[in-house]
Amino acid sequence: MQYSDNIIDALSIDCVIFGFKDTQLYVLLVKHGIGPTLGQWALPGSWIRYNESIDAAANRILSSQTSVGDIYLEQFKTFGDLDRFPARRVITIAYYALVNIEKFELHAGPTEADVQWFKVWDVPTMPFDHKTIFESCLSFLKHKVQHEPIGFNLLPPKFTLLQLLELYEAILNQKLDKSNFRKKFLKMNLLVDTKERQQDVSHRAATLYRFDENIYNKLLDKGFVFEI
Amino acid sequence: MQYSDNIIDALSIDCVIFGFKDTQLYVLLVKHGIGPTLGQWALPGSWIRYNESIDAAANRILSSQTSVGDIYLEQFKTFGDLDRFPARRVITIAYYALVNIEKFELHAGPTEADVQWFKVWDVPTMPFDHKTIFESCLSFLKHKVQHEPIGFNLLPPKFTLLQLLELYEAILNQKLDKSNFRKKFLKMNLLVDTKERQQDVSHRAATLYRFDENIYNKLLDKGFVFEI
DNA sequence: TAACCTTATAGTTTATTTTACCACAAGTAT
DNA sequence: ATACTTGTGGTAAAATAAACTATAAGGTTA
Repeated sequence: MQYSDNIIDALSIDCVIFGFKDTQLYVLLVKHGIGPTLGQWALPGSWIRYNESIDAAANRILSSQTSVGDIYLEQFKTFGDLDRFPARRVITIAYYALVNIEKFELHAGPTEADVQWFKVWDVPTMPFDHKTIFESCLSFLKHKVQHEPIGFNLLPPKFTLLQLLELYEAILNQKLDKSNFRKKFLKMNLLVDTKERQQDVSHRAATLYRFDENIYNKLLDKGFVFEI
Repeated sequence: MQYSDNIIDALSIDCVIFGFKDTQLYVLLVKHGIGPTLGQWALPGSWIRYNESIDAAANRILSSQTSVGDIYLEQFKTFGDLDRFPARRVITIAYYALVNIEKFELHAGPTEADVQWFKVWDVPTMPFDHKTIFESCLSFLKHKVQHEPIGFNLLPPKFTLLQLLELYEAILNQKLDKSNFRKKFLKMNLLVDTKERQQDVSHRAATLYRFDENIYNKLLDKGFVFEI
């Protein structure tokens, strides 16, 4: 075993970390600083240790790229084709994270040369099956945001309805009607009016809203189903 | 390594195999014939071999319980809590299958004492985290059948609209309006009228329909989205 | 300061879909 | 022949979604 003795050498974790800024959806990639894939951009990943759950392992990887905790992170899919990893048989469990890009301070880990955000429609070639994992994850996200209120994790805690609209447009890759989008969201009673306004904008300031997990859970109990 | 040398000993596969018959949804369980869990009912599972992909491994497990091929099988989720397996650290990849219960000839594998269908609302206690996996899978299926036309895999190739209705009622665990259900499905143009009728029923015979994968794919290309 | 941007926000109107029923058809059983 | 069961087509009302219009609320600029 070439890396460490207390890892499961047939199993790794890879993370697709999404961020959003100015109408653009981004994914975080790391540039490998050692090994045969040196210099290549890839999904952040690592081995799973014997004494940590797979969720814990995914969280550890996320923490190693940033200083912010409490991030939306969920398992996505496991990839286990025979030839996906060249050196030996390795199966990888893919996770995806949704982060507020503003609060996300990047720092490369010890084996990484660089960390950078890439627009999701313009990612570089990646080693192994990372491109497959990423694309599969992006289409998964596209589906997911329409059925569960998770998009907020990509925005600041307080956001405007236009930001939310632009987020959905970025993920779904299509234009949406502003007025109808507002109505649909407000009608759900999922968003809380913070009574605050946008600052420093050169036009009429919009109301800031926030998403409240508790309200969502109460709605769920009443049989509410989130749909966009 | 206690079982074999050419397996990955930290990784297993478990299958949740669903079947449907007479308004009831079933799950297939095996009774362990050896080892510390002897006599207990559990999800069919096995180790992954070094020279097979995880999809191939799942198919192998499925084949070992039956003689029918070409079965709907999909990866569902990976479970990797620290204490999920008592003897040592084992992470399991859960798959789920949808089968036509009529064509499914059961036979217990070499290490199994028995194989049996259980009603999903009445499953026995199971070892490890199999109950968690099963319940998580059932709610996943509930969600999935509403967004993808996969339910047909649980029915015979030719089926009536009432059978389809009852299937959905069983999975969603709720009553549906017969007339509206018919209309919704027929309007999709997803079902092909076989021009055949039910045989040997003591009432007006219903039309038999079949699901055509090719038609579905063509509809998909045109932007069709399956929704129940 | 008034005209003019830009974005926010509140309708309105029309089309479409869903829901809750109803009525009759087509068979079998008595 | 009549009753009973399930199949099948339809309608009317209600709810939703889509397309579009109008006006408000700022800041910017001539």
